[in-house]
Amino acid sequence: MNPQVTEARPRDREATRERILQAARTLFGEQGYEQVTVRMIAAAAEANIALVGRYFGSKAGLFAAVLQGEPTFGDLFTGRPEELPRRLAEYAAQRMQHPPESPILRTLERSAYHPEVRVAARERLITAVLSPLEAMLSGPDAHARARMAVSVVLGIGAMRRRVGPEEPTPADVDRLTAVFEACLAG
Amino acid sequence: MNPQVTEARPRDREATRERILQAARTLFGEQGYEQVTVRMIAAAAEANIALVGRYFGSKAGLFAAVLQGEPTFGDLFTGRPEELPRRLAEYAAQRMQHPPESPILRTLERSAYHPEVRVAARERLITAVLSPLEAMLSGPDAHARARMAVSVVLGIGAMRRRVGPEEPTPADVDRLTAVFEACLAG
DNA sequence: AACTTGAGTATACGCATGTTTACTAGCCGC
DNA sequence: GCGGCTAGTAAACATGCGTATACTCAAGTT
Repeated sequence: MNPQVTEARPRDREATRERILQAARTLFGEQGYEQVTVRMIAAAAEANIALVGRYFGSKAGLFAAVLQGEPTFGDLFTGRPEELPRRLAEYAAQRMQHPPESPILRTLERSAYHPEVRVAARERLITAVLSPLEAMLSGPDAHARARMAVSVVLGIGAMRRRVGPEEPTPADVDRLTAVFEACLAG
Repeated sequence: MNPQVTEARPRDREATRERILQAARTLFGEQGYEQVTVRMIAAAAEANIALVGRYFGSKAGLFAAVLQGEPTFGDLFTGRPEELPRRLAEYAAQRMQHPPESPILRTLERSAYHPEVRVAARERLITAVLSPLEAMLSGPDAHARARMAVSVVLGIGAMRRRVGPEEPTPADVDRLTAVFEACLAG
């Protein structure tokens, strides 16, 4: 009814850029790269489509910018190594029921088949997850052990997405703890 | 040079249908649902594009037909239950390096986000993998234990696809055996 | 107040997709 | 031998995508 509901937004390049970035972060995290269109992002950011191209060059460039802005999981890989399996188990148990809060992990959980996205996601998974974990491990085969533990985390998320969420029980957490101990055992 | 290299193929509805189905099986398995176009399938089957629609209704219908024709993994879930962790470990170890031979598993490994495909893939994963495994397990929490073991298998494949293949070592197989024992422990 | 800059806009381009339509021609029963 | 069923074909359709273009107009400076 009101012909001018939306008041005019002040012109602010940086703020608009940030709105686009934030909208992309949310949508990519919720739906994955391929499923999200530039038009969807622009609509969510209440910005014009062309601005996506203007500020980020391309959809892939926008995705890369989203990845770059994401925090790492430092807290997961700090603390005493003996507690690591339990922490990973609690984290993975959450993944049985809910997607990660972090959009980047949500996106990495999914398969992104566009070549540019693949390499960016791969790079991110290695530097932000695999390498920190590997650095925590002592003993032989640190690389293989880290890889296996992260595989389990990925697998839990894959199962949730494919079959459906499941509320983790205390027994699940115990089992997962044993699983990660088996993964990480030197 | 030769203007008529390809000799005329006899007109055979069933054979053509089967060629399309086989081409779809291979391509879907290799590249996943979204990445494969009906034109690619038709070209691989040396059939006309329109026949895909004619014989299977739609791309999703073709995919469903592929799923239906796939064999189950009966051999993986038979035999003595005590040997199950080792068998699963050997299977998962193969998955570290190579995609599954079975196109259906290759497809299920990937995320298929088209709604029709999702439900078909989910159904298949439950009836052909989760339920048979669950039926093999005695003791409490059979459902959760089966789910966790399959999650690990999925995760191994997800890691290979994301980061790259890795040749499994004997130590990896041992570790995986311990992991599946932890998953399946009643 | 006039000018310049650039943020924001509307629109269309080129392309690839799944799907459908009208048509052609080979095979089988009579 | 021929007529009708139908497998197979060629071409287009409608749509949605990422991207690019030409333009408008608000704001800061002189």
